Amino acid sequence: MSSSSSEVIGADEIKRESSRALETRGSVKLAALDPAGLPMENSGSAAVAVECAPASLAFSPEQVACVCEALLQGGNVERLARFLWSLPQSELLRGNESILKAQAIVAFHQARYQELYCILENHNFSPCNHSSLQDMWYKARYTEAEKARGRPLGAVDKYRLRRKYPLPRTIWDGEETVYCFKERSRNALKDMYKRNRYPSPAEKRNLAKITGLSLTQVSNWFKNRRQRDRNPSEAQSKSESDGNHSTEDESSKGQEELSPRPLSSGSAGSVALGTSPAVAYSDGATTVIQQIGDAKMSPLAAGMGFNGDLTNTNSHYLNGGAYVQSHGSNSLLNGLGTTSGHFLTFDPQRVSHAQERLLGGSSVSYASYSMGAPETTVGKLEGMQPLASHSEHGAVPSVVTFATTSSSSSPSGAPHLSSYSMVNLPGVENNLGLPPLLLPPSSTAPSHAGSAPLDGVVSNSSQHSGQPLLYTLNQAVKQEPLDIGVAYTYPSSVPLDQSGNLGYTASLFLSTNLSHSPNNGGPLAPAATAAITSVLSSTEGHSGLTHNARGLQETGGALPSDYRAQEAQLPLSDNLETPAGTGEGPPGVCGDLDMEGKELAKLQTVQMDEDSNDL
DNA sequence: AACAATGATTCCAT
DNA sequence: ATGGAATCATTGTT
Repeated sequence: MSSSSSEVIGADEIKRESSRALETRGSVKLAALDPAGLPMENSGSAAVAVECAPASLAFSPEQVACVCEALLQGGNVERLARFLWSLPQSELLRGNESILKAQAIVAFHQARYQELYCILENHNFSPCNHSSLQDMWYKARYTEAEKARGRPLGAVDKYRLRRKYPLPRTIWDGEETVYCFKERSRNALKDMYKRNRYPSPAEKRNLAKITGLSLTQVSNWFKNRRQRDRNPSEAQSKSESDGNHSTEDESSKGQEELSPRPLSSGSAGSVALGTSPAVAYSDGATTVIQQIGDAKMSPLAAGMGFNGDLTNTNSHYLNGGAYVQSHGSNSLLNGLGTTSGHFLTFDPQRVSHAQERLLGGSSVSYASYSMGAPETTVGKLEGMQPLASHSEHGAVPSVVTFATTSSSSSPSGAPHLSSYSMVNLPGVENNLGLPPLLLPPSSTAPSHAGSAPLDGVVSNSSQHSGQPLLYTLNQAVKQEPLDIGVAYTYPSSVPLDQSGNLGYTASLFLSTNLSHSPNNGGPLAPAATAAITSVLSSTEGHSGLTHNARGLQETGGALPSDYRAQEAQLPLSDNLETPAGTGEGPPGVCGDLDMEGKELAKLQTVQMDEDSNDL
C-alpha cells in the first residue's frame, strides 16, 4: 500500500504527462468543458459557468476519482471518456477504482469488450460496484453473442452465456444467487418459516434487515411460501420439505434442506449460515476467500473468521434481490482492511439504528449476518459538512459531498494549477477511446484472466490506499415511480469543503449552465454546487423517464396491465431498484435512466432500507 | 422448446 | 393492513 496515491499530482508531472498525452493523442483541444456534453446545450444556452480554458487544474487522485464518479453518475459517457483521456498515464495507472470503473464503463459503451473484460478480471472492485459491473459483464457478453449470431438472444441463450462466462471473482462476492435471492437470504427466510409461518410485522422487518431484502419481499416470500405449501397441487414439486407438512409444526423436512446451519438458535433473529469451509489464500497482494464445498457459503461467515470486523459488513439490496455488500465487506474479501478508496455513506441515523439493534442481537453470527442490512458505518468526515436540505416532498434527499481530508497532501488546500483539463474532442463525440493505457493488443483474445497489461496496474491494490476521499452519497429514496427521475437530484446545498480543493476544481470541471440545476426549491447553490448538481443530475434527455420508469422496459409494452416487471428488464438484466415496488421497498437510487446510459444509473446505486424504525 | 421454480402483482375478502 | 388465490414474468433445468 503506497501512500503515494494520496499526494496531489505534481504540477510538473501533470504538465509533462498531459502534454505528452496531447501529443500522443493528436489533436486534442484543451477546454474546460465540452459544451456539447452539457445538459443545456440543447436548449441553446450553452453557457459555461466558469471560464477556465487552458488553465488546467490539478486533481489529487481522490479528486480525479471523485470527478469520475460525478461524471459516471451524470451518465454522460462521452464526457467521461474525454476526462479519462485527459488524465495522465500516471493517474490512470494508479488503479484507482473509480477510474477503473469509469474506464470499464467507457469501454463498455464503446463496445470494446475485451478491454472491459480485462479491466474487470484484473482488478478487485469493491462490492458496492459489483452489481453494476456484473451487469456490464453480462451485458457485454450478450451483446457480443448477439452480434456474432445476428439475432437477439433468448432467455436460454443468456442463461448459457452466463454459465459460460461466470463472473470473475473480482466483481463477485462469490455468493450464489438464485432467482434473485441470495441463498443466505433464502435460508434465513426458511429458517424463520419453519418456526413461524406468520411472522409479525416486527419479525418481518427484522428478517428484511437480516436478509437485506425489502419488507415487501419478505412478505411476498412468506405469502408465496404459504400459498405453495397450501396447494401442493399447483406448487407441483415443492421439492422442498413441502408436500407433507400442513402446518407450522413441520420443520422436519425443511430442516434437512437447511442442514448446513450450525446455529439456528431459534431466537427470532437467528439465521442460517452456511458451514462449508472456506479458505483464504493470497493472490498476489490480495487475499481471497475461497469457498470449498458448498458454494453457497456466505462470504460474511468467512469474513468473520478473518477479521472479525462485523460492523463493516454491509449489504445492500439491489437490483432484483441481489445483495451488494458495501465497502466493509470489501475488506473481508480482499483483506485490504477498511480503507476503500471511497465511501458511500448513508444516513447516519440508519446506521445507529441498525447497529444498535443488530449488534444488540445475541450471537455474533447473528450480528454479523445482520450487518448485512443496508446500513453502513460513517466514515470520518473531515472537512465535510453535512447537508441538510431535503426536498420538500422529502422524496430524494441525495447528497453528494466532496471533501478532502487531512491526508490529502494538499495542505494548502488550494487548487493546483497545472495541466488537467477537460479535453474537447469535437469531432469524436461518440468514438472516444480510452487513453491507450491498458489496452492489451489482444483485443480479440477473450477473457484471459490475469492477462498482463492490467496486472501491474493494480496488483498491489493500492487503489485503496487509505484514500480518504469521501464521496458521500446520502440518499434516502422514497419508492415512488415518479421519483426515479429525480433520483439524482441533489440538494442544492452541496457544501464546499474548507480546503476548497475539489470544490473548486470540480466546479471548473463540472460547471455548466447553472440555470439547469434541477433542484427544485432550496437555497441557491454555490456555483460549484450547482455545477456538480447539474452534472450529476444531467438527465436532460432522460427526464422523460421520470414519468414512466416502465418505459425502460426492453419489452416495451409487452407487459400486461401491471408493471410487475418494472425495471427488471433493463438490458443489463437487473432491476434498478427493488423489484418489490410496493410500499416498503426502498429503492435503489437510480439516476440516468437513459436507454443507453441506464447501466450507469446503477452505479452507486444503493438501496436504502426504509427502516421504518424498529421496536 | 418444454418444464419447473420462484418472486411479484392483482384482486378480493377480512 | 394483511392474507389468500390466481396469475404473470423471469430465472433456471432438462
